[in-house]
Formats: sequence, C-alpha cells, structure tokens
Amino acid sequence: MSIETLPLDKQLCFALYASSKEIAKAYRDKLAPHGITYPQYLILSALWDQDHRTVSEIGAELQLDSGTLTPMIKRLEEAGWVLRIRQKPDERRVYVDLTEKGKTLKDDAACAVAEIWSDLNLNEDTYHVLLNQLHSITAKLQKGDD
Amino acid sequence: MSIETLPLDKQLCFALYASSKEIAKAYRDKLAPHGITYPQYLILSALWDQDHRTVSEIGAELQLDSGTLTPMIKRLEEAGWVLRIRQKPDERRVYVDLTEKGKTLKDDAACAVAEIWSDLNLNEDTYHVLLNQLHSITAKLQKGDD
DNA sequence: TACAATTAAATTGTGCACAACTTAAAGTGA
DNA sequence: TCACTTTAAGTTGTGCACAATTTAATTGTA
Repeated sequence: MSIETLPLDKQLCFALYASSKEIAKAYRDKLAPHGITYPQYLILSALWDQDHRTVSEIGAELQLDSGTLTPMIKRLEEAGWVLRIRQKPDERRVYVDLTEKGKTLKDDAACAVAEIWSDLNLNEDTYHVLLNQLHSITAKLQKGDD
Repeated sequence: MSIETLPLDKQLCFALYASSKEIAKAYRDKLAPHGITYPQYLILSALWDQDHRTVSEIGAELQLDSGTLTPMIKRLEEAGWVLRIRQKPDERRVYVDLTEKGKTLKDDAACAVAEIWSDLNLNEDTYHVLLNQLHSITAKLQKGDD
C-alpha cells in the first residue's frame, strides 16, 4: 500500500486534518459564548485536571511551546480565568493558577460541549478504539522526534 | 459515558488535536526541504488529484475559505508551483493551474513523506478503520453545521 | 434596460503555532 | 567565587485559519 500517492480523500493525514478542524470548529462555536477559544479551553482543561502548573508543564501536556502559550495565558489572565505567578525559589518559572472564575468555568464548558458528543453519538467501543489508536500515532511520532 | 468531564488524555478532541499536530509536524519536517508547507502540500495534493480548479473548489475539498486560500495560493504562485488565472466567461473565478514544476513536485513530495508512514507501520485494517471513522466524524460535524 | 441581489475572491483584523532568537535566572565546575 | 552553561519564559517574524467586511463581477427581476 503506497499511501503517499493516494488521492487526498484516501490519505489519513488529510482525514486527521479535516476531522480535527471540524472538532475544533464545533468546540469553538460552543465555547465562544463563554468567552474562550478552543485552544484556551485545552489550556484550562489541563489546569482543571491539575491546577498550579508552570508554563512548561502545560506545554508538555499540550505539546505547545512558550512562544504559543505565553500570549495565550496572558490573554486568559486578562480575562480573569487564571493568574500568572512568578515565585521563589526559581523565578524563571511562571505558575498558572485558576481563579475562582476559572474554576467555575469547568462545568459551564462541559455543558457547552456536551451536545457535540451526544450529536456524534459514537458508541463506546468506537470511542476507545479511536482514542487509543490516535494516542498510539501521537506517541510514535513524538518518539520519532528524538 | 460523560466525555466532557474526562481528563484531557481521555478526551477524543484532544487526541485528535495532538495526533493531527504531530502528523502536521512530521509532514512539515519532510516537506520543508522541498520548499513547501504542509497546508500548501494539501492544496497541491488537491491539484495533483485534479488540476485547473477554482479557489472555491479547492476550498470545498479542503474546507478552507478564500481568506485562508488566497494568500497561500499567491505564495504558491510566487514560488512557481502554480499559476492563478482569471478568465472569461466569469471573471470572478480564479483558476489555479499547476506549473510543470508543480506537477513534478508530486513524486518528490510522495518520496519525502513515505518514511512517515513506513515508520508508523500501521496495518492496513487499522488504517482503513481510522480513515472511515474520521471521515464519518467529519461528515457528521459538517452536516451539523447547517 | 436598470437596479437589486447574489456570488467569487480579496482584504482586514485577530488568535494560534512554530522557528529562531533574547532575556533573566539558576546550575555547574574550576 | 566567578565564568560559563543550561534552563524557563518571553519576544520577533512568518504562515495559517477564521470572522467580518469589501470589491468586483454576474445573475435575477421588474
């Protein structure tokens, strides 16, 4: 099987591109009334999972660098969702803490995006197969980075 | 199953985001020596599949609007991969035609990205399951747009 | 035929995402 | 202790991606 010469609609790279775009759009539409973007939602999700994390820790989870994260986190701070805290004993590190407002957004956001998944109506097996396969691809590609 | 409240690593939206980012990175690394970006590769792929298409047609296939495509196609033209042709009987339409240079890039690009897939080593069943599921998700979400 | 409505692409402004580079702080070794 | 190296975040420049708007061409209607 020679993947690279297939038409676009048979190429998995494009299927990934297209589906992630559509998911991003669906999330964007649901999250916009709450005042956050989808990538911001991902940052906040990482913090909802574990609050008080450095830029690098968030970056490690999301595979985003500080070039991307710093402006985003600054905007999240300006909007009142998080605080950026530089503190001893290592002042190079900036910790990102959820505000009360940021903590309460978790449930609102969850409700906002729930409809996407109920509409998609994936059965649980399919969901987990996809999840595991995509994680496997991600891991293999990241391993290939070194 | 309440997807929206799961930690990030159990959320399919993030798995899609992460895997498509990693694929994009892998492609970017392989295509950069040939002088094109991954999104440009997708445009060219659409043209390799069918040359002489309008901006809208390319946009329909890639689900990208002219706001995104116009600057990209202009850069592809500047680099000599395509020509932009506005012609009768409808001068609103701009056709995008591959140059000879653009046509010959197809094989070079295919060779460049082949290693990604051989390294990933997906078996054919897995490949097609993923492809079909992702297309299904994309289609359902696009249908929900209306 | 004239004008309103629609269409195709282009422009403008904003938010990512990345590579390369910079700044400041911390770590290391002589 | 000090010079050098490494680390964490921040900045700069570029290329997307999208929403809103504009421009120009075409179509539809009275």
